[in-house]
Amino acid sequence: MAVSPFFRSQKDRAPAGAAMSGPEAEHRVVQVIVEAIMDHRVAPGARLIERELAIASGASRSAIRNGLMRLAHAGLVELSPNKGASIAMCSPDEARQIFDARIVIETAAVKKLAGTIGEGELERLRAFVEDEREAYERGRMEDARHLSRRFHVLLAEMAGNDVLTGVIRDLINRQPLLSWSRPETEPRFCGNHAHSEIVEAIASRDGERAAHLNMEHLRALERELGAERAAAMQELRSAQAADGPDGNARQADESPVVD
Amino acid sequence: MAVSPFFRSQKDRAPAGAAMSGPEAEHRVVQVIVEAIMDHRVAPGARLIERELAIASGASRSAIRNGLMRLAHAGLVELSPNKGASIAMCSPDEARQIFDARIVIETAAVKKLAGTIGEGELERLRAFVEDEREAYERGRMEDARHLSRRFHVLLAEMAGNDVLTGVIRDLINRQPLLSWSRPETEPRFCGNHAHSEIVEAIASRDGERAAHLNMEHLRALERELGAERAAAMQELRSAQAADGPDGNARQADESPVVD
DNA sequence: CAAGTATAGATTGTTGACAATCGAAACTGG
DNA sequence: CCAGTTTCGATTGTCAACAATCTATACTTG
Repeated sequence: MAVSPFFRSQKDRAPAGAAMSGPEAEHRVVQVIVEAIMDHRVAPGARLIERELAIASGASRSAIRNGLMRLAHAGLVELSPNKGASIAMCSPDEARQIFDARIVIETAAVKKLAGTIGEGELERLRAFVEDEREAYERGRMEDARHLSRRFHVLLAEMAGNDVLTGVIRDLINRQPLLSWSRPETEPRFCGNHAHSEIVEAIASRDGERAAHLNMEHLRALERELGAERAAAMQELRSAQAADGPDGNARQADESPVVD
Repeated sequence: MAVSPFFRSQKDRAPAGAAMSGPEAEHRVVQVIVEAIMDHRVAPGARLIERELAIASGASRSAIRNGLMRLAHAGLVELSPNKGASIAMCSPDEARQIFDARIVIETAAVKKLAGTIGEGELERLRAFVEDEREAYERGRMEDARHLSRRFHVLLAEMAGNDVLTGVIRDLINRQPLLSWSRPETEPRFCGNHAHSEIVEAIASRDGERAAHLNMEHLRALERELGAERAAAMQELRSAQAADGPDGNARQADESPVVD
């Protein structure tokens, strides 16, 4: 392995003078792995070897271990005893459950929001959607995807229930695990227009409509990711047939990034 | 501290001879602490000292540490850096959020259940409620409280969404933290009649009614716990003047299993 | 040649000791 | 007598080495 998919530049590593210990290191490791998953630099199923991560990040193995445990709690990595950690893989059934759960919780959030939101927060929502649109139109796809996901978290936050907000945040963070193809061809981010419609439905105090729009929006996203997933598996299958009997020659060689 | 509130009998400790290492130890530690919270043997805010737990349980400090991290993620203990772990304390606002979250999720579960439940599962629900009633009438209050909480988890399980079931389970496990008075006077467990009514509403495919009944049931429980909490704080305040050491001579013969 | 098996390398899990940090009691000076 | 400071015990956080376990390769044998 020439370079880790997590820590690519020296800048990412700890500053040469500070050894970076403590919860700071752990938090940074978690952050870096989450970002790598978000940007599809690592594929689900990829093994996460503690010592490699420790060397690459400059942190101790203990910090890595704690970080991996935290990520496992969030559902982003799977820990099997004596076998190590790997990026979590979501079965189609799990994917369905995740979207169903999001619909249940976000529906409640949006309905409540339609009844209680103030003018200031409404303006903040509109500004957010505008930022999304701008990022999209300027071709900053990474930012657009990030903001697009963040939008749903923002809705939950505004609804004022920290418990449910935490659940929503975790579920949204797992989204990159649902389709594990790289979004090169076309950016898979929530349609900006849908977000705008939802905000306007909230603005007109029509909770039912806002909830319905959000649900359809999520269902559409689920279908898209399902199609992507199917395409990726199809591609993988044909690649396996062409490669010969050795199916996982891909992992041994370089980074487990699908490119 | 003469004896730990967690590990009181030698039977609770590791079997003499087997050093009990690995994830087994961690899981057992988690189990034991959860049960102690459930039975109100420890009060919210109580400090959890790693070395004490390690000695009392016979597990290593690392296992204790991992267990505490897991409990912290479940919201049962609070971890503050360099200051250690303590049983979590729920503010009144958090309590409200927990119940609101339960209402949101359980409402969805119950509605779905009313539409899809089969005859076999219905029978299982009825048998469960019957077990509850029996435990209550025979004065097995520990079992009754346990079954009473378990009922709501069962509803979530039957709805078929593991993500939401996990959330519900965590939220219900936090219930003993909401009112931290000892349930000596009268068992605070969900009214059995309410559960029966909910099951019958589900049986008649009336999801709206079942959801409404469950919501009112939860609201009533929230009010009860709130009142208990207020009483406990009042009692605590007056007990501060006169020294009142709690006699923890309470014996729990057999603790219910906690998932 | 195939199938099962021994072996070696790599990786995780655990332990105990050490360093960093915190809280509180004792101490000092005004 | 009180405020501030210092010191000390206790507790958490970190680390590196060791033991247990797994995976994959090479090997033996029918």
